[in-house]
Amino acid sequence: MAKRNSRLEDLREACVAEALVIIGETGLEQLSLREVARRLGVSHQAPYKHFPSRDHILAEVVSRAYSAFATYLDQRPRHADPHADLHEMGLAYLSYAHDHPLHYRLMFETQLPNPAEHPEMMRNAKHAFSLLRDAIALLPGHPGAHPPEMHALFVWASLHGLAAVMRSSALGTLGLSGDALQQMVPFAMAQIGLTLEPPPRTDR
Amino acid sequence: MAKRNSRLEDLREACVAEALVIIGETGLEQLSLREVARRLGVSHQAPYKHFPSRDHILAEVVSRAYSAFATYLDQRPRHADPHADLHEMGLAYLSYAHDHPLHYRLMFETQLPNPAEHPEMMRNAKHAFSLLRDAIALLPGHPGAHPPEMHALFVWASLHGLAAVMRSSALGTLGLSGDALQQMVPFAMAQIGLTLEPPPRTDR
DNA sequence: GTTCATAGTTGACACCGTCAACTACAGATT
DNA sequence: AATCTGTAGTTGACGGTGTCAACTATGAAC
Repeated sequence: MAKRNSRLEDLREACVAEALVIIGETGLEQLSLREVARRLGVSHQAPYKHFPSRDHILAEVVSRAYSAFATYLDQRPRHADPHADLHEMGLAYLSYAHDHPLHYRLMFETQLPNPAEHPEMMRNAKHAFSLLRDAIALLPGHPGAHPPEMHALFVWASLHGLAAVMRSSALGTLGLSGDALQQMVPFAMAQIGLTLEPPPRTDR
Repeated sequence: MAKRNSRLEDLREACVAEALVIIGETGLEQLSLREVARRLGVSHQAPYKHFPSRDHILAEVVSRAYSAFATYLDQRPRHADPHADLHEMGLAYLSYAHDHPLHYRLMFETQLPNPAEHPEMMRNAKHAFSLLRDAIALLPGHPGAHPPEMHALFVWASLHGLAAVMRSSALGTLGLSGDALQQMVPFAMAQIGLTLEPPPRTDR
């Protein structure tokens, strides 16, 4: 196979790594294959020997972002109680979006013309989602009413929407106070929790 | 002022309209000022007499998308009951995202380097959000617990996340059934409704 | 030793956004 | 009326981009 190269251990790996650095430094919009090649001291066509097109290099970066996200979710503190565990996962989701805005943008704000053409990336995205679905599937109560996928999709969508709104300039744009921002995460978690369990005893 | 032009009533308007057409035909990524100019039979620099940069033309398009969205929300069927009214608004939000994916992408998936530099666009975005906030402010019950902005932001985020997830290829990607898709909207509306009211009496 | 696939290079092409200098023309000033 | 002036539009250039095509070097297989 001889994947090894003399100067660069593996140009393919180096390209992916450098692309991530560029995105982190100057933003997703500024990423260009020529800049990647330039930084690696290699000709502007060299990356094309490893990726058929620009989109494929981007898809590789996004794919790894999903993978890292799934790993993060998987390594969160575990709780025996399914509800507490799910709550922990929700917090992990939001804190990841907050602490790794670069990865978050890569996953959810990257416009790829044709995601279906990048199956590896989709596999990783699916895996991240499955962590949430499986956690929800462990919840007791109303088991037959709706499939856990549906609950999971709603929670996913709510978390995603919340993270997106908070990440954007929406808060400033919409004229919300700073207090609202700080209170938003626990508030939203409580609201989402409401939708997962009929409050056990209060009987309302 | 003499804003009138002989051949084109107003090149500025024509540019905005043509930009929207291009985005609709070939996607947001394919929009270029040179293509706009080309289609209008005008030199590639003509648009720059009306917009300082490409971002400003895009911001104008996005601004009008927000405006159209707010108009749509404002013209939805009204209900006397605040809860029913809010439910109607949620449906209007989702149906708009479904029926006008172009506008939706413009509003929530367009990456503008510096939104703060486009105050008119932000005003329109703020107005659209205020419709939701005001509808929520009319809700009876737990008035002092949290400000209506917080409820509104959560609902907004959930709707937005749901629309984004459904709009994307996520459903196919995540291996969800078609049934789940059809049931998702009423299900999500019910879940969101849960967070806004202790279930009233089921009678309605 | 020859063959051959592959990684990398060089060069070109058509796009893009934008800067600068130019032309054409409508109004206002004198 | 003649001149000035500001503005819309044009032309041309520059550096940037993705990508196609043709070339070179190298190392393994026969």
